[in-house]
Amino acid sequence: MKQYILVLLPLPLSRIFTYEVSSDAFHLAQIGIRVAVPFGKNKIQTGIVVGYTDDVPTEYEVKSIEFFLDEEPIITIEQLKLWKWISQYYMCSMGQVMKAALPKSFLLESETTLVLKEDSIYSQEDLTDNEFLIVEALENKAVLKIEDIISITERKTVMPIINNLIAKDILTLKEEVKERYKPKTENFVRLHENYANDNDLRTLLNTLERAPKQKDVILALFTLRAKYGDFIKRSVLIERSQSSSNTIKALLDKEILVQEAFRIDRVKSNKEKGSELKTLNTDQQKAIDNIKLGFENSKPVLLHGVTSSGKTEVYVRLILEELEKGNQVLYLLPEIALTTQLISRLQNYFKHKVLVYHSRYTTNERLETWNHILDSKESYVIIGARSAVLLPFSKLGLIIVDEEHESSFKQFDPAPRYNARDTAIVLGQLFNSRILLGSATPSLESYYNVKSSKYYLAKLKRRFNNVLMPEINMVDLKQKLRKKKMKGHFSDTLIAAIQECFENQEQVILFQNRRGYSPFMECNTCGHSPQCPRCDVSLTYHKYKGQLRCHYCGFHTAAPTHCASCTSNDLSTKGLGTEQVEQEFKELFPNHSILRMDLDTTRGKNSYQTIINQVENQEVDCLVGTQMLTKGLDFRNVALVGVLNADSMLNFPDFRSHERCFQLLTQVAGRSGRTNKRGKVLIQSYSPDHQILQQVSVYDYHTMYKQQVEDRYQFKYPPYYRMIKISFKAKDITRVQEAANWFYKGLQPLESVGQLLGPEFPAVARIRNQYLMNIFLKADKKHSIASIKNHINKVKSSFESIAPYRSVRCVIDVDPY
DNA sequence: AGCACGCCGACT
DNA sequence: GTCGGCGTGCTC
Repeated sequence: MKQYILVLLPLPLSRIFTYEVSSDAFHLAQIGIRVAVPFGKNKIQTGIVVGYTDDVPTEYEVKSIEFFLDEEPIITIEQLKLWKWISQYYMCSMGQVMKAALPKSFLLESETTLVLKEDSIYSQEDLTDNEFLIVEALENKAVLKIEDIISITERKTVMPIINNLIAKDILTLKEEVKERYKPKTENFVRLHENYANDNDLRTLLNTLERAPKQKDVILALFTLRAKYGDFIKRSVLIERSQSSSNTIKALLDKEILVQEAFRIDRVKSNKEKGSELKTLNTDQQKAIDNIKLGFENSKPVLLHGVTSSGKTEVYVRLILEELEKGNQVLYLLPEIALTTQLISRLQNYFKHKVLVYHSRYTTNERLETWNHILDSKESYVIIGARSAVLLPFSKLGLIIVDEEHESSFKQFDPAPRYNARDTAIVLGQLFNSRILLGSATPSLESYYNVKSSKYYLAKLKRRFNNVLMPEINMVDLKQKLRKKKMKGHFSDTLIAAIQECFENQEQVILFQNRRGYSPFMECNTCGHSPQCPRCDVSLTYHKYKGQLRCHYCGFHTAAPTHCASCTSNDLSTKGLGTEQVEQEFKELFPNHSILRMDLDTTRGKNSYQTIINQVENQEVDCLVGTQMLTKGLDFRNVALVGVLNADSMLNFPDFRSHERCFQLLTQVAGRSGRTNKRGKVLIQSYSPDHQILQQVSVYDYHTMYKQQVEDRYQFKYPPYYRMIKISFKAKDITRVQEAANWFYKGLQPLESVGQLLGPEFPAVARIRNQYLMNIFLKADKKHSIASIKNHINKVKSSFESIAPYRSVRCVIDVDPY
């Protein structure tokens, strides 16, 4: 008898696959178990058991599973429910969600290898040159991978040759499943049983008289043994005895020591002692009471707390309460805010109950974290970035989404294009958990949800210790230019303010939301400006590296000395980037140090942390950077924040640009004056009277909200309308246009649900030699989103069956950023 | 997606 | 002829 199971595979296919299992093994096939299954020609894939079926499929031959990978489910039922929601809402396959959710170490794949057939007979004459090379290589090395064959034969298509050899009965293919997860182990040593009693020991020490190094090791072992027990970490022993691993090896060879490898936990912190909680001020206490009121009404709560108001302390209290109840807590943060300071601060409060999950962790570490959460005997607070919403929670009591407005919660490129904040709400509903969103500058969407009573609002209006909000002033660049008060990109006002700071031994932050030296290079004779050969953008000049770089595809060349078009050497730079700010600063303040923090200076693994440490220890006087500065930084001694040019943020062609500008400026302003003294902020702009800048300067979130939301309503944008972006990408420009137009026609019935825009080229119409086109659908919320998506899916599947459009990639992005 | 197969044009 | 490019179909 055979039984049939339904298996989900980590692929962008909407189907679920049926496999057979023998009846006696069927009880092992619990939902949520991983199985290794044959898939396609001869590959083995990892799938998850998601259900059973009694219908014996007849249209195709069902394959049997290879083997089970788990004894207990590693995926929970709730996860499968959430995956389903994500795949429906964000219009992707469940397999894509699975792929995003599982640490890669969970996904075994097979690799095709070649082996010589036993007793194969062949003569050299029967073989072509390439075939001979392969056979020869196999005689030296028993197993070869396909990529080995590619390098041996120096050919790209290699399968025909291999197939010939198989036909000649000389070799066979094997599928090797490679285990991805390796537990971390550490070597421990102990004394051999032969030296259990004192007598033997004495003789041993005597015999080692002529090997003083070895004797040292044994003596060190005795002292360590008193403290740690029989097994001593090899590395500790080496260090204590001042010996080398050779000495240990000699002792192992002589069977005086015995070595054993033990599994080590990569991720569990072993902090035992916690630190004292800070006493909450009355504002914070009130906020907590308010938050709980919202929780009692089972509504998500939005905590609107100004920068430096002590939101984290509020979170800490709520987290502790949940942990004491034995519940799990998920604390979501934007990737960049997950600094070591924050994590160790939380570890101090919650001791070993903290688990961390983000992209800088290796896949093996993530797998271990996954297993800790799965094994729900202990309760943890999980601090993580976006993908942490996909972990296997079981008794989730509280979800906190900090910096809720951050666009990085939305995944961009591979599907699932999900928003972790919105997914967290759904996750919370699955578990009936409490949900808290926090921000100093809430997204319009969330605030709108407060206004429409979907969310509950709690506020923190004052900074901790009652420090006043920084004083924000505008500097009119037009006027300063006219009056010749500019030195480079610094106005006299900004220079004087920086000077004053330095006189008071205080630090300065300068904000310019563009990296490189300047975003253009221009020929003064003919006006030519170097463009990226693969993208429709001008190249950014990076003076430090002497390069022109494309910020879209990474293309770079040496910076030219002559114009490529007219050979004139009269070249100039246009626009401002962080490198230039850094250089001008050095010229203006030769006696003061400056550090730059942008994508270019934070590439290395620890470089970000190093910069933060240097600023914190006041080793530098000034920090210049891009929007990286706006997140999770808490410097005590910064008294001034200077924004060199606010205009570029205002004029960005996007319906969220004003909201984003408000958020960025408010957040960066919040870096100023965080302890006792009131901080200062200077914003330089050509349009200082712009409503957004005015609203930033007086911290008027409400007016900003009201005006923006009005615009959104008028132009049919979120939060009033749902947006779905359908984009097309192809090498051939007319092909993209045709494809997008075809799709547009198919969508036209949807014009009645709101507005259908496009197809249109985006601001950057070509990236990496691929042309892009977009269609935007804005749907009134009163229409059923499910039937709208249904229609789009239908159009998409007929689109995909049209041969000429097969070279056009079509991507659907729900709630795009 | 990832892969094999098959057709076709560009070389030795 | 042989090699690699690219379009097509399929995955239980």
